Amino acid sequence: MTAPVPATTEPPAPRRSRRDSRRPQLLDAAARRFRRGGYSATSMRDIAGDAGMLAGSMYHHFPSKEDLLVAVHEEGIRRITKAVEEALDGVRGPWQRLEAAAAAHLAVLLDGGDYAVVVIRELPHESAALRRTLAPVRDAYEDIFRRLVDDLPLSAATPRHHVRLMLLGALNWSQTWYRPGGEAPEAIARGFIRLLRGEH
Amino acid sequence: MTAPVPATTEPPAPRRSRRDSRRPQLLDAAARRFRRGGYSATSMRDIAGDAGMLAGSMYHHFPSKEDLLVAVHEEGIRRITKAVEEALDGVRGPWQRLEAAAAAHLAVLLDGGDYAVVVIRELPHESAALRRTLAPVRDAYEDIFRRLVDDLPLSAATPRHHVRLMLLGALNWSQTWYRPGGEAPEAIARGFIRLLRGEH
DNA sequence: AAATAAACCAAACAAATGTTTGTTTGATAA
DNA sequence: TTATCAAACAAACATTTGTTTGGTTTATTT
Repeated sequence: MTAPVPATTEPPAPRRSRRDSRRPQLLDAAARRFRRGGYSATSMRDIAGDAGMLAGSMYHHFPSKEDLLVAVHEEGIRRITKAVEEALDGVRGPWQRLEAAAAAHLAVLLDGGDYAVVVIRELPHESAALRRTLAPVRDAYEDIFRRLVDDLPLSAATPRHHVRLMLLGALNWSQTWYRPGGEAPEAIARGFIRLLRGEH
Repeated sequence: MTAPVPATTEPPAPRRSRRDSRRPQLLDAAARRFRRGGYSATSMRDIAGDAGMLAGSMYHHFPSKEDLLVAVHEEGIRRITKAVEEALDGVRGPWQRLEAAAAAHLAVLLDGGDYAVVVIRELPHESAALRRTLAPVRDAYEDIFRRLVDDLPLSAATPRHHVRLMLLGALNWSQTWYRPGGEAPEAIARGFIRLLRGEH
């Protein structure tokens, strides 16, 4: 059980070449199932089957079903954060920046695959431990929008948190009514921002 | 299996006086559990236990778990519809009416018990049959807001569906961040409407 | 008081659940 | 070649799931 005596020369770069090569596949399958059926209604056999293996084999890649959800969450947050930050790059003007962020957020949420949807919809009321793990990551993401709203030229009487909550709520809720082929995410985001700016 | 021969005199008002007296209790328990844990993660034994009976005994009141969810949905829609219609009663002015409806919607959703939350959050992606049953009722409710938005004095260039989707999205999403003791539902609704009106 | 029927219990049912175990496979490294 | 090790299988594990069955209590009606 004790650690082996370290060699004088480095154990030179473990070099486990194709290690865990099917992990992305499993994660994809999990994200798809979690999105379509929800976490509780999805079984390990469902996911394993989609990835072409048996349920037990998954435990070589993930120690539990909860860990799968956590991994999907983290990947989802990673993707949506990256998309928003890239969309903000080089954009100037506070309203333009907010609109760019909103459009990117929507694009990932509506046309960007299953991960982001799971992040948004599957707030884990299941386990308190899970919530403690995931809440900070979500909060960090929402801080991006907090800053963007802070930079808006609003009258001092306008409560900024209303602006943020209203916009993010409208954006996040869109996955319940959006159907592919309808209005494009960018158009929806532009429309929402226009309403917020009071242009009507 | 054939229906009994109808008597010449009415089978005079079945008069089952206190029949199904514990149905409300069961429904309450189900709504609470569905809200807190979600439909799939809630077991029949959970609900039965909360109502002080065994799981099997529930089948004298509801033929299946799905029927329980349907019943909770219907009761939730009934309550929220009633609250909004009562709030609209006597209110004049298109913006005032929209704000009154939004405030009532929020009040039921945030402080009005478990039924409405289940209606809003637990869109049944589980069963297609379930969805067909519940979707029309939800649509009928949203029509109230559709009409209210149609009555607003907006420039012809303003897409009305953006207004409706943005407001309802913001309202419905509020249950994810609202904590009792914070800003009152009426204040939140007023703030959102003010933003929509462009007063800032 | 007798009869009827609703409400409930106690126990079981088959199926599905997340997870564990022991073993086999196939590629890589010594 | 031989040893190693990740990856997967096959099978079982103990629980939990929604639901059914048959009998017993309880309340209402005749």
